[in-house]
Amino acid sequence: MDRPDVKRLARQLKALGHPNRLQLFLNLVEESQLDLAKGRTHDCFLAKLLGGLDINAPTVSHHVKELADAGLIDTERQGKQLICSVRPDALHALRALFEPTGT
Amino acid sequence: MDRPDVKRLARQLKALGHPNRLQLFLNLVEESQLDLAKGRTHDCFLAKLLGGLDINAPTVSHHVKELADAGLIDTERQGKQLICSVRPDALHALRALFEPTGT
DNA sequence: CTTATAGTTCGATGTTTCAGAAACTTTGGA
DNA sequence: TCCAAAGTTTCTGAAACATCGAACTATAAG
Repeated sequence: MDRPDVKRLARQLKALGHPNRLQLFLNLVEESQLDLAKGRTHDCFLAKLLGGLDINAPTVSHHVKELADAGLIDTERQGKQLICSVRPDALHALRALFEPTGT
Repeated sequence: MDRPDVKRLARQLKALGHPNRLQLFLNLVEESQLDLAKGRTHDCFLAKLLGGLDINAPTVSHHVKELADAGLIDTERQGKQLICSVRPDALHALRALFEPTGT
């Protein structure tokens, strides 16, 4: 039943399967929720997401691209900054994967 | 807020971040649910889990150990066979991770 | 005791990934 | 025009992975 998406899902899980990327993603999710709660759009530029992560620019850039390529986040350039946002569909897919009603 | 578990969770996500392992795990989850629905205990020996996966013994063995090391499944030898079962706590943790109430 | 089954362990090999240094690209001012 | 800010690209080396063949272990059945 799952056959076709397994590859896509595995890709997304792999993207999250690295401490720094997972933290980056969780920071973003949290920001999104804060902003959604306030009724604003949920965007966030890179530097804000680092939250204590001890990695430097090139590595961050690499990780962000990884998340984007896996379809977990969207990015959009705005002036000098890169604005990131979580893809709701990806979040849904991940939730569904672990739900009891998974199949 | 998530700091401490991030590493453990990343490890689990990484373990699932490989198509074959993910499929293996999903097969197991499915079996578990079938068995739970029938009110029986949910165990399953390896060969039954392969379901179309085209990998041979040593690789399977490796993947299973990976899942076990990540704390996603339990294994137990029963005669000639290796019995696998999903760890409910791991499943919960993964669900919680993607829930809106994640933090 | 012999054989078959079900996995495991041990290399070997090729691939992928992570991280940082250095140099580059945009963009927004001074 | 010149500079700083925020990322990006390219390269490189170390570490981690995935897969397989061959040899091994343990158990069950004859």
